[in-house]
Amino acid sequence: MTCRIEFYEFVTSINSCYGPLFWWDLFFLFVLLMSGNYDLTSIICVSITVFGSGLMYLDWKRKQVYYYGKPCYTRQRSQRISPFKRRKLFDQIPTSRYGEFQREGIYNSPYKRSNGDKRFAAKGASPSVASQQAPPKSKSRDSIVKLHIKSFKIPELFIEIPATATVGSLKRTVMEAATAILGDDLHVGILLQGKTVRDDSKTLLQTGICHDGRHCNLGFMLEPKSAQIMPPLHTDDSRLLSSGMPQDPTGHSVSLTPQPEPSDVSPLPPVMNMGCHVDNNVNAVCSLADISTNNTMPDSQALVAVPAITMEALAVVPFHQKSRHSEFLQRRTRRPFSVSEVEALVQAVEKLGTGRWRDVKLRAFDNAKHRTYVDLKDKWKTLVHTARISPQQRRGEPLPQQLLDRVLAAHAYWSQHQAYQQLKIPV
DNA sequence: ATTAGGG
DNA sequence: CCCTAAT
Repeated sequence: MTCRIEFYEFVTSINSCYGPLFWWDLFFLFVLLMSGNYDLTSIICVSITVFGSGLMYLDWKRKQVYYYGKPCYTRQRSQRISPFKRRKLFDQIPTSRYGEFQREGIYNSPYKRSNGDKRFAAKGASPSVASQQAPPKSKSRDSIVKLHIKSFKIPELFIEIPATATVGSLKRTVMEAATAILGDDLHVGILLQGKTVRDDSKTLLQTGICHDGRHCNLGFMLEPKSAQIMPPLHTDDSRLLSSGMPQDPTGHSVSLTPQPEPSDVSPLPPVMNMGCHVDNNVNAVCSLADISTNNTMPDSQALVAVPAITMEALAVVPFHQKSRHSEFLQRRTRRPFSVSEVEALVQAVEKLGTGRWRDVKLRAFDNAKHRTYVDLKDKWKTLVHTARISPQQRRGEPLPQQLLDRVLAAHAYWSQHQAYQQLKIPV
C-alpha cells in the first residue's frame, strides 16, 4: 500500500511580529513539534499562534525585542507565547514593508550559543550580527521590516508501507520520514512575489522585500535539500473585490518540479545558507525536547516556549484518492456585510424567499464576486439570529432595527410559504 | 451547480 | 466562513 501524506504542512501564525528573526522561532517550534512525543500523525493542520496577544517589536539592529514598548530580550519572549491555535489555513503570503537594513546577511540564530546546539546555528549567516552589539545610531523606525508569517510550507511526504502494517507502524514510519527531512538538509526558502529568493547576500532592500513601504508577497517554507520549490500561492485579496488574483482553483501545483519561472530577484542559485543541519536526529529530538520541557532555559537557548500543543488528525489518504491534490485552500478573508449589502439581501429575500439563494445572488449580488449564494444563505441565517438577540449582544456595525424587523418579517413569511412558493418562479 | 444545515 | 450530504 502506498500512501501519500497530504496536507503536510507546518503552519504557524505569528501576529504582530517584527523582524525576520522569527524564521528561527518558527523553525524551532517546528522542530519541537516534529521531534516531540506528539503523535506525528496529528501534526497536520496545526498552526501556532505566537504572541497572539500583544505587539512585539524586534529591533533588528539592536537585537532587542519590545513588548508594548517595553524592551526585553529575545530570550524573554518565551513568556508571551500564546497557546497554540489550530487553523486550517495555509500558504499565507506574509507581507512586509518599509524598512532598510543596515547590514546584510541572515540573522544568526541564538540557538548557536547554546551548548551542543550549534547544530541549529545559521550556517553561513554573517556571524557578527548577532554576537556584537549593533551600533545604536538607528532611528529604528525605518529600519524595521514587519513580517507577518503565517505559514511555512514543506513538501509532501511519500511513504510506502505494507497494507498489513499496523497503525502504530504507520505512525512510526511517518515519524521517521518526517524527522528524516528535518535531519538532513532542511532549510528555509523564501518566496517573493512568487519567485524564490536565493541570493542570501542581498539585503532585503535590494531584493525588494522591503520595497518602499509597499506590500509585497513574501513566503517562507521549509524545504529539504532535494526538494524543489513549491509553487507559491496567491496573496490575500483584501484589496481586489472583483479583479481577483490569478489563483489556481483546481489547486494543483503540488508538483515537485522546479518552477520554470525565472527568478528576478535571484539570479544565482546558491543553497540557502540558513540551512539547519542536525547531525543526529535523535539527539536533536532529545535536546529540543528537553528545552521544551524545562522551564528553566539557559538564557541563550530557546527563543520560545512550547505550551500545550493541540494536534489535529493527520490526513493520510490513500495514494489514489482524489484529494485536492495536496493543495491548501486559504480561508477567505473576512468581509463583513455592510449595511447596504444587508439591505440588498433583505430586499432580495423579501422578493424571492429563502430557498433560492442562487437567484438572490443573481438579483442582488451579481457583481459582488466575493459573495456566493452560500454566503448569502449564511448571512441570512446570521441575520435572523441577529434580529432575535438583544441589541447589546449584536456585534459589528449596528444594523437599523427597521432592517432587522424586515428580516424577521421575511423570515416568518417565507417560513410559511416556502413549500408553496417553491413551485412558483417569480422573478 | 445548488440547496440546506451543521460545524 | 467552512464543510458537505443530498439533490
